Amino acid sequence: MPMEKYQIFLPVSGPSSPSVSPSSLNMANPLIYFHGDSENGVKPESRFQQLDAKSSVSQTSRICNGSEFKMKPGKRGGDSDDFRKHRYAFQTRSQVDILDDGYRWRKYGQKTVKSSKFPRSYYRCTSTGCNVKKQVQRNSKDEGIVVTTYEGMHNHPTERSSENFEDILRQIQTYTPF
DNA sequence: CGTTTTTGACCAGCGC
DNA sequence: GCGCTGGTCAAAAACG
Repeated sequence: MPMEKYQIFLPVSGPSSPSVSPSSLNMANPLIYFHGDSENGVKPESRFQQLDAKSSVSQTSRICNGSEFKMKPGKRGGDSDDFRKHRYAFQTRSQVDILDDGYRWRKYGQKTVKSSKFPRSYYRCTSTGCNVKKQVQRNSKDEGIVVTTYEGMHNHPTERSSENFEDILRQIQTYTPF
């Protein structure tokens, strides 16, 4: 709970991912847009390999070029966002699973996935009308690595100042080879 | 007492 | 069609 230091380990690399579906990875380099505050709009975009385990794309959406997502209309929960979503992922080396990125998240699920011996946690942004989700899962091969996958775009400003996340973004852009 | 977490159930997509 | 896997719901517990 005290402020931790996060060290960006790597952008998520596709080929080294354990299970990737070759059919959905036809696009080589999807564009992932980073966003900081809602005021300044998007950060300079960074290109990452999509975190694209076949399991993660199976549900309601299919990856198209430019990280465009298609949503399924009839869902039981009723909150159906049929706007295109953005998804990006990065890995951090941290001892805690929960990174303070300036937003408030409500945990709504946890599942054990087959690819990893550590469970995967599902979070949703608590702000009303903002349906940004994220998944947090720990790498089974290296316990110190936490894989965080964001999905969606915030349409509201951060509640707290997030110096940590700014640092994270800076480091990501520094380490990005593109 | 309001908010968040926990946890099993439920549901949908995919492969067989 | 059936079973497996992963994502979400929701009720109760836990938390501050």
